[in-house]
Amino acid sequence: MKRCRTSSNSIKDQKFISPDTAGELMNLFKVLTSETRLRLIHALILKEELCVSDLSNIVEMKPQAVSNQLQRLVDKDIVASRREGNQIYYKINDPCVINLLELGLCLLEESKKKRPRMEKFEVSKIMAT
Amino acid sequence: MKRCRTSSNSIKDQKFISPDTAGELMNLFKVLTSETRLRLIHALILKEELCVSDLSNIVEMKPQAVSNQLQRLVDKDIVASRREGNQIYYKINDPCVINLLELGLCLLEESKKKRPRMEKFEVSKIMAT
DNA sequence: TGACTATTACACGATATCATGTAATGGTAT
DNA sequence: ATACCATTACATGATATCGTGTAATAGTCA
Repeated sequence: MKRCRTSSNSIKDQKFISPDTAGELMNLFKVLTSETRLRLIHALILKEELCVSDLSNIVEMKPQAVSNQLQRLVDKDIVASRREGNQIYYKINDPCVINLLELGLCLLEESKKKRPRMEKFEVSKIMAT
Repeated sequence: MKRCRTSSNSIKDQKFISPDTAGELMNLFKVLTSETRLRLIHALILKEELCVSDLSNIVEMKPQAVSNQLQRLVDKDIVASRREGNQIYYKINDPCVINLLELGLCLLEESKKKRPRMEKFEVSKIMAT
C-alpha cells in the first residue's frame, strides 16, 4: 500500500478540516456502510470480475438488489461494468476501496484480539441459569 | 501505522466474507459516515482533549447536536469522556479511527490529483452559456 | 438553599437508505 | 418475428439517521 508522505490534507496539518472536506470524506466512507456493498466489493476484489447473477448467488440476494447496489457503486466510479452477451460483468475500478476494506478487516481483527467478545456458548450458559 | 501481516480475515484468504463479518465491518465504517462525527473526531485527534462547548464552537453547531454525536461515539467506544467541574472532556479512545481517517484523507487527496473535479468558475462558465 | 452553567435525555419531523415487486430494456437463439 | 434470459428502472414501505427543541440532570458558586 502506498503511503502518503506529503499531503495538504494530512492530519498533521494542525488545522480543522472544513465541512466540505468532511463531506467528501463521508461520501468515501459511505460506500462501505452497507453489508451488501461490502460483500459485493469483497467478492470483486477476490474474483476480479463477476456478473450480476454470479454476485447474486454469492451474497444470496435477488439480482435486483445486487444490481441496485452495483449501480450505486458505478455512480461513484467504484466499479466499472462490461457487457458480454447477456451478462454484464463488474470489476473494481477505484483501488481506494481495496485499501480501506483491507485496513477495516485488519482493524476489526485486532480489536477482536484486544477485546474478545462473548462467545455464543457462553451466552447460552448464562441463559441456562 | 502498524501493518497486518497474518490475519485470518485477510483479503488474501480467497474466501468470501460472511454477512456477520460484513456487518461488523459496516459498523466500523458507519462511525465515519457523518460530516459532524468526522469533524469531531478530527478535532479530537488534533487537540487530544476537548469539552462539548469547545467542540460546539469548532464545528459551529448546537451543543445538543454535538453531545448527541459524542454519545454515539461513546456507545461504540470510539471516544471516552472525563468530567472536570461543569465541563465534560472527550478524547479518542479507539486508535482505529485515526488510521481510517488518515487513510481516508490520503485517498481523498490522491483521487483529487488523478481526477480533478470541475471548479466552481468552470461551472458558472457553463451556466452562462 | 437557590441561581446559574454545562451537558444529557427524549420526542419529533425531515430526509436518506435498503430490499422488494413490477415493468421495461437489451441481447440471444430458434 | 418471437420467445426467452439477464439486467436495469422505478415506485413503495419499512427502517435508520440527523439536527432541533424542550425538559431533565449534574456541578459550581454565592
